[in-house]
Amino acid sequence: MDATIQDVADRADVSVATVSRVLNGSDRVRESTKEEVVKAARALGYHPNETARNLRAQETRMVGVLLPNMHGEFFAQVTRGLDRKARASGHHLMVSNSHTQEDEAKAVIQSLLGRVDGLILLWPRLSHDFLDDLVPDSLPVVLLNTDRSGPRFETLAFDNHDGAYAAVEHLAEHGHERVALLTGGPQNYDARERRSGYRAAVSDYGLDADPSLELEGDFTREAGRAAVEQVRSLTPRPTALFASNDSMALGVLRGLHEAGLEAPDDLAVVGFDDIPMAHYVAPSLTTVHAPMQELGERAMERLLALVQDDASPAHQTLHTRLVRRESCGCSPEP
Amino acid sequence: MDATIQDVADRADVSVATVSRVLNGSDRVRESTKEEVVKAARALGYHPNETARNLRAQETRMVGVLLPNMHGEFFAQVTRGLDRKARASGHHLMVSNSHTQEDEAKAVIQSLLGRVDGLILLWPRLSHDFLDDLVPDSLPVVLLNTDRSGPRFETLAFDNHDGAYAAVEHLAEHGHERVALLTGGPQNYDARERRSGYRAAVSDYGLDADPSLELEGDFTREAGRAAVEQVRSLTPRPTALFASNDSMALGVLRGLHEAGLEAPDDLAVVGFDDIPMAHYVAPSLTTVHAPMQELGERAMERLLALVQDDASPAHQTLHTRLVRRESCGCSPEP
DNA sequence: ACCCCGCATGTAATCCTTTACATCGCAGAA
DNA sequence: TTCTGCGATGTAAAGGATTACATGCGGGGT
Repeated sequence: MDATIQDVADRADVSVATVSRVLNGSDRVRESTKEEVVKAARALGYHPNETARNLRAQETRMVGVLLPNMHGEFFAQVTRGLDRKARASGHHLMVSNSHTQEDEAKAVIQSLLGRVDGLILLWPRLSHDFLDDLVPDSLPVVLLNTDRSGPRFETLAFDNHDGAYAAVEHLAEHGHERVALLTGGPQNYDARERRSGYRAAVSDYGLDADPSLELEGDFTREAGRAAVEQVRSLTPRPTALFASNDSMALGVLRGLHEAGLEAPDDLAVVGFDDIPMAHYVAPSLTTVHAPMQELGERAMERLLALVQDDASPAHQTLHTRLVRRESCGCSPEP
Repeated sequence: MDATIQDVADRADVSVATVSRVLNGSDRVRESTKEEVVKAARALGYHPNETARNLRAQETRMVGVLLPNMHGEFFAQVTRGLDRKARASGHHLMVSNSHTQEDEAKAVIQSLLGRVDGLILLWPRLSHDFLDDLVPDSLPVVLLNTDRSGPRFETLAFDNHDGAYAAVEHLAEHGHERVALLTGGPQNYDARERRSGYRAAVSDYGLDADPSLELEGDFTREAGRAAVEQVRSLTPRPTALFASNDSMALGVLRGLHEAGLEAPDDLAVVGFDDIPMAHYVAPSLTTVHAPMQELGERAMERLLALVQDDASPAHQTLHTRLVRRESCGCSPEP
């Protein structure tokens, strides 16, 4: 249906090779021929068939991206970073995000396998073995926010431990002694790291190390909201809470509101991620800033390096920093 | 590098045709041969080269998706809907979202052109002429939230007018007579439609039709926050505000908080979209629910219909409905 | 004993582009 | 005049999979 390079060649009365030359590298081709070809191509509305091109070139200039089901704003930020870098170097993103089950994800990866030049996976409870026999050696992979181990895959993660430490440290400096933790589930890598930061700070600052202060969450707003009830039932009641991500922290703020309470007076709250919304709630959320867009950008940079140069896989950490706003009891930064 | 079908054929001591038959339709092939082939494929870690397959099949099973730069949660919801439907029928999403300029978008579409079976564009200030000479006739296109006109492209939009009307109607029923509007800019399709719904309700309910009540916004949170100042300077001061989207409405709530005011007592607020966050702010946001995920699902359904059957382009509207929460003065629905 | 049919499998064309190599023609040198 | 060299262009081979058509073989019917 669509015009092929042959059609253009016929119309311009030249060979396909000449057309290709004109449209691509423009080797030495006579100026008049060149014009003739361009005119023909335009007249036919010719666009090269990228599939054929890819087949020939043995690369697709496409990158597969797998993100988990949740994380609305987080997801958007990371994708933005990925897209920017990808576009800057003429690559495309094949995104899939609505999977929860491992076998679903497996199917998606399978179907991506012959199509992409590389893979970026954000998948906090990923097991390496799982990937090992799924992905061929020749395909570069960057893993986000997951265990760093194994020399085969590049990894990139936030500095979860230090970020969480700083959050709890800050609450300690506000004078809180009973600081609750709302976790993100035992299987999630980010959640485990953040918990370890929490525990370190609790220990270093001599805070109350009561295990019942560690409440189990799952990174959803609803978990945050529900946690308020649990917090209120603890005795003595904690005066502060560190939520392992902002979604849950926002849920906590909501839960407090429903109970007729308010942060920071009834409960100081600190989150993690610094999603854009953290600015805009009332009270604004003190949180650990995780550079999400940068995560996306760096991931893409590294992947493309692996694809092109065959640089070898490395393991990087992105620094986080505490942003003081209202929910911890500070007056917000300018 | 990777094994090809020929390698598998050699190893299994059969022809490529047989390998292909085994791996796909599994025509009638002798059981023993079948096993032999499967064994060989597994041993070599063979995955068919999708590019070659696509070339042969004359379809890529990929859909291009262009979304604007903004709209964090909105974007995530729509993408989710798209992804679900796409996956269900074995298609993939090529997403691009970080463009603001028209020529940037043009470049992206160009580069998508030979790669995808269809295109979905969410691009509220899109001109049809622009697309007409960019996209070949043979490529199915679905346009989201934009002008419905022209027989060439399918369109799909929310029922903006009625939604906005219902929002203002509801504020009128609360007894408000001076209701401000925070627009989304003059060029944006959604924004214009919502404004027309606002105006219709203002007129039907005999509300104050003062043009200075229409404040210009741009769908960002920051615009919402900034609008609070303007609202306060109006005399007489409006008692309610309809924001053309939730992001701005949340910005307004934040702005009120900073001014030591609160919804709904100082200003009743209603938004549009019902992003997940609308539930979770305090006070929770009364808003017009726009089925974002359904938008994505329907768009993909329609596009695939166009790709496969060549059904002809239609124009659909998705219904919206008002969700009563706290920011308008209601007690929230269960 | 011969033919025909159908099953299992192989051969080769096709999808469209890029590009190494071949060819052609012309100008300048001997 | 004939040869050489080079610039412009053409020819054809990849690239990997699918599939229409061809082939070969064995069994059943007459």
